[in-house]
Amino acid sequence: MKQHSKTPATTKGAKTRQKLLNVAEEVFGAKGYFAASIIDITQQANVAQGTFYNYFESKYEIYAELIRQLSRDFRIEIKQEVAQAKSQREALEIGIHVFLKWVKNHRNLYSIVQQSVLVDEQLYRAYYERLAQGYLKGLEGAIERGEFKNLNPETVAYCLMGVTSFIGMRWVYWEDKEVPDEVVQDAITFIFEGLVRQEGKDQKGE
Amino acid sequence: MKQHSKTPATTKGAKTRQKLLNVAEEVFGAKGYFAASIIDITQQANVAQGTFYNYFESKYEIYAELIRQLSRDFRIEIKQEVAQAKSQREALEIGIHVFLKWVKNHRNLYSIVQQSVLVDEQLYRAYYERLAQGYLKGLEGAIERGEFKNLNPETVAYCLMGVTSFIGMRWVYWEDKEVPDEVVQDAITFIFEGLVRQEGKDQKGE
Amino acid sequence: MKQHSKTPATTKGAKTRQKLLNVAEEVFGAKGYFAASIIDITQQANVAQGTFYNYFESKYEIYAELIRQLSRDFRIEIKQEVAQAKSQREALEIGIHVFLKWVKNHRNLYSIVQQSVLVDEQLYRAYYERLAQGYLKGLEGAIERGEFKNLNPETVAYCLMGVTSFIGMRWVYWEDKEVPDEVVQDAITFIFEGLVRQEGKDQKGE
Amino acid sequence: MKQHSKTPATTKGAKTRQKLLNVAEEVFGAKGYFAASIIDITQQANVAQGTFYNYFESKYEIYAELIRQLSRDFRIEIKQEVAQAKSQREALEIGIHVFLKWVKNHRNLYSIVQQSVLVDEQLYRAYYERLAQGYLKGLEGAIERGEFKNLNPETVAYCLMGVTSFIGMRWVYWEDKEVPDEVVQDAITFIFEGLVRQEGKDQKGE
DNA sequence: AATGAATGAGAGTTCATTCAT
DNA sequence: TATGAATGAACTCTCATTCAT
Repeated sequence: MKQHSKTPATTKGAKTRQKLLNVAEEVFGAKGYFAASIIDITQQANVAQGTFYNYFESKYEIYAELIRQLSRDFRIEIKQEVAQAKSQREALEIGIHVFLKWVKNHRNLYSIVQQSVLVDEQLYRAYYERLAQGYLKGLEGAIERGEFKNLNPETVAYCLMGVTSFIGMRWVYWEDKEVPDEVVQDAITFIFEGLVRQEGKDQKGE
Repeated sequence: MKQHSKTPATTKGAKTRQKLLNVAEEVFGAKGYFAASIIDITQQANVAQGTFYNYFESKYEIYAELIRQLSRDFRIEIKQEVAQAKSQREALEIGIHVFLKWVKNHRNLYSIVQQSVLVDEQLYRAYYERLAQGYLKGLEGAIERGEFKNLNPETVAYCLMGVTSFIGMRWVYWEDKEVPDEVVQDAITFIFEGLVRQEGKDQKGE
Repeated sequence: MKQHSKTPATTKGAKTRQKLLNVAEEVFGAKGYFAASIIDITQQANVAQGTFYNYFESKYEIYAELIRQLSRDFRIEIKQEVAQAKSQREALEIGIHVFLKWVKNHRNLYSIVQQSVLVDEQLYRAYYERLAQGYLKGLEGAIERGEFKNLNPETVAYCLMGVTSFIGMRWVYWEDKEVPDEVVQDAITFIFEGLVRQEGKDQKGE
Repeated sequence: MKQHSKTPATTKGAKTRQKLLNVAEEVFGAKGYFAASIIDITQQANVAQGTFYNYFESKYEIYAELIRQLSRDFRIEIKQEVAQAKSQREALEIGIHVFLKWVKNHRNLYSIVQQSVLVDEQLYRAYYERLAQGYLKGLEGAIERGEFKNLNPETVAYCLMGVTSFIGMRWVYWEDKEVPDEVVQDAITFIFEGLVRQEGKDQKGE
C-alpha cells in the first residue's frame, strides 16, 4: 500500500507524528477542516510549523490519514463485538449499540468523517461504501435463511446507516449525551418491525 | 426577523441580486462553500466584485439566504403534495417520492445543505429540526389512531430522514440517477414493515 | 497573442501596473530573480502585496513580461537605426554601436536577460534565436553580393552575438562605463578583418 | 588561501565529501542553483542532511568549490593540449577544439558556470577574467611577432571567449550535440580572417 | 563520522472586504 | 447602482541550517 505520509525513523519521530495526529483530531473536530490551520495544529502540539511537514505532506494528508485510521479502528471493533451474535438480528442490534457508543467516545472523529463531504467527496463515499460492504454478507445470509424479508441488501444497508447516522447525530452529536434507551429501543423496533401497527400483535404501551 | 441581506431598491437591483443568488447556487454546489470564492460568483454573474456587497453583507449571508430559500421552497412543495393523502402511510410515501424527485432536480441545493455542517452547524441543525417538526403532527395522529406503532415520534422522524437522506445520497447524489423503483419500494417496505420476516404474511419474491 | 498578464481596465490601473513593471526592472536587476521577492517589489512601489496579483499572475509572469518588452523595444530600435546603412558592413557596425549604447542605458534589463538562463531556459533561448533571426537576411544578401565571405550565416550570427555580448559584459556591465572607442574599433576590425595580419595591407599602429 | 570547506579527517570522510560534490554537480546542472535544495543533494547521495554540513559550510560553499574545481581542471587541460602548438594561430585553434569538446563532456559544469551570474557575480567575473588572463601572453607574443594584427589583446580575448561561448551554447548546450565540423571551420575562419571577403583570395565555395 | 528531528524565517499566493469614483 | 482598484491578513508550504544523539 502506498505510504501517504512520511514515516519517522526514530521513536522520537514517531512520538511527534502521533502527537500531531492527536492534536489534529481535536482541531479538525472543533474547527472543521477549512477553518483549521496548520498553525493551529503545530502550536497546540508545541512544535514548529516546519516540523509538521516532516511527517505529513499537506494538510489534506493528515486529514486523510485520520479518516483512514478511524475507519479501520471502527470496523475492527464492530467485527469483534458482533462475532458472538447468534442471529443476524442480534448482530445488527449489537452493531447499533457499538456504533452509538463509539460515536459518543469519538465525537471529533465522527465530525471529521462528516466533513469529508466537502474536503474530498471520494473519501466520504469510500467510507460509506466500505461500511455498506460490511453489512452485505450478513444480510444476504439472513434473507436466505428466511430470517429477514427479501429486500435488496444494499438498499437495506443504506437504510440502516441512515437510521443510525441520524440518531447518532441528533442525540450524541448535537446534545453530547448518550442516546436514551427508549430511543434506541424505538429505533430498533422501527428497523426490525417497521412503523405500521400489526394486527394480532401486542403493541408496546397498550 | 432580522433582514440579513440588503434589499434592492430598484427592479434592476432586484434582478442583479437574483442573478447573484442563481450563480451562487451553482458555484457553491459545484465547488463547495470554502473552495468557492466571491470572485467566482461575480465573474460568472458578470458583475464587479463590489456589486456583490451591495446585495449581501458577506459570503456567509448569501449562503444562508440560499439555504433559507431552499428550506422554504421544499417544505411548501411537500405540504402541497402531501395534502391529498388519505392515510398517514400514504402521506409518508408521497413525501418520500417528492423528496427524491426534488433532490434529483436540485442536486446543487442538496449539496449546499450538506455543506452547512461545516459552514455553520446551527444552520444545519435548524434545517433538520424544522423538517422533523413537519413530521411530528402527522405521526402523532397516526399513532393515536392506531395506524402506526406507539414509538417516540421524534425518533421516528429522524429514522425517516436518515433513510431518505442516505438513499438520496447513494443513488441520486453519487450516481446522478433517479432512484430505481425497486429501491424505493424496498425502502418503503423497510420503513413500514421492518426487516424481519413475518410469519403468516406473504413475502415478496416467494 | 495570449495575454499573459491581467490587463487593467482603468488608467489608474494601467499606471499601477506600469509602476510595478518599472520597479520590477530595478529590483530584478539589482537582486536577481531569485533573491528578489514580491514584497521587495510591492514595497518599493508603495502598494499592498495583493495589488501585485491584480496585474500579474505570478512572479514569473512579470519577469517574462519584462523580457518581452525589452526584446521588442530593442529590436525595434535596432531596425530603425540600421535602416539607413549603405552596406551590410555599415549595418553591422551601426548595430554594434546601438547595442552597446543600449546596454549602457538598460543595465538592468541586460542583466535580466542573462538571468533567464536560470529562470526559464526557453525564454533565454527564444531571445537569442530571435536576435539571430534578425541577422540572417542581411548576412545572406551580403554573401551573395560577395561583400562577405561564404560562411554559414547562422554561425556568423552567433559569432557576432558572442563578440558584442562579451564586450558589453566586460566594459559596460562590469565596469559600468561606455566601451572605450579603441575597444569598439578593435572589435570591429576583429569582426571584419579577423585576427591574422594580412600581407600587403597597412596595419594599424605600424 | 582561505579554506572554504571543512576538510575531512578520515578516508571515509573524504569519500563522503567527494560523493556530495559529484551529486551536487548533477543536481546543480539539472535544476539550477536556486531550484536545487540541500535535500536533493543529500538524498541523491544517500546521506543524512546533517552530514552535508560536516563537509560544507553552506549551499554556496559547495557551489563555489565546484566552480573552483572546474576552472582549475579546465585550464590545466587547455594548457597541456596547447603546449605543442607551433604558432599562436594553431594554439588558438587547439584551444577552441578543446573547449568545445570539454563543454560537450561537462554540460553540467558549463551550466553551473553560467549560473554564477546570478549566484555570485564575483565568481562569474573571476572565472572569465582568469580565462582572459590565459590568452593575453600568447596574443601579445603573436602581435609582436607580426603573426596577429595589432589589436588590444584584452579586447581580442573577450572576442574569442564570446565566439566560443556562443557557439558552444548554441550547438552543444542547446542541442546536446557536437558542434558540426563546418560550424567550427567557419568560426575559425571568422576569427582569423574576418567576415569581409578579401580581393585576390580564393574563397571557399567558389 | 553520521544521523535525522527540529527549527523558524520567509516565500508566493489567495481572497473577503473596503472604498473612491 | 455599479465599478474595479486596493488592501492586508492569513494561509500553506519550503528549506537552509542547527543540534542532540
